[in-house]
Amino acid sequence: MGITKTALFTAEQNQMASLLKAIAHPARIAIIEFLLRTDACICGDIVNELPLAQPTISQHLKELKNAGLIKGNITGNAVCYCLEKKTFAQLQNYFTNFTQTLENQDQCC
Amino acid sequence: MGITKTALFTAEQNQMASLLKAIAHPARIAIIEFLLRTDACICGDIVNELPLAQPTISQHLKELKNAGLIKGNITGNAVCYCLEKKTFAQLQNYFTNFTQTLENQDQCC
DNA sequence: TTTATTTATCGTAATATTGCAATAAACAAA
DNA sequence: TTTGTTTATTGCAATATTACGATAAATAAA
Repeated sequence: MGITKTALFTAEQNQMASLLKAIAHPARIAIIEFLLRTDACICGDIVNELPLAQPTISQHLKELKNAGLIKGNITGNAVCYCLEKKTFAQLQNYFTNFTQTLENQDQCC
Repeated sequence: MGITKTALFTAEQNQMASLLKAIAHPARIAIIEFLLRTDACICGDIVNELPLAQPTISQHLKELKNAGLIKGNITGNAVCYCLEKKTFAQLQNYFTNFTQTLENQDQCC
């Protein structure tokens, strides 16, 4: 169908799924990694950095923003984007919990 | 287009994108969380646990396996699935690196 | 062998995503 | 105001994903 049955799962599961889905694209990962290594918040430089058209990048930025992974700051006619610390902390916690639980698990395979 | 231009990004970015995409679905998150808390490796019990049809779950398990997130072990006519530790360690490292770098970053917003 | 049980695959309809040209909107500079 | 610069939105074609009925494949049990 192409439609995910969100009603069948917990709010936490749906929330984590859409958070991860927002990152799960090479262009959006490239944007995030760029924002991480530029330290200062770069805006339209992302368009120059990535080999995609400006509307495409604008769309990806919107998705990242909707997911709470980045935030934007309007300065004149430019927009300054940067990473949302809290959301990345949440992701780190999620996967840290996984590895810690897996540490002492009886696996069959 | 619906087609992601993988050729434009690094192998690492594409690999991380497909790994995250494999998790980024509530049903697959539910499967992973179930495998985490059952400790022992449950097989067809996943079908009973989740409110989805058996072919749908089989398809999700296949995606998780292809992504290297789980592995399966055939025992009689049943299959035993469990989580792949190394892949989750890789995910934890990825996000830990993010939060550590963000820790001392000059943000604009 | 026959019948049940368990899991995988195929086919397909419904829906979602991706990318971009065209264009709009918002502000800066002249 | 006019012109340039920067970012967002709209519309659409191409492709991908999701869910499941039907069915197959593989083994277990009777």
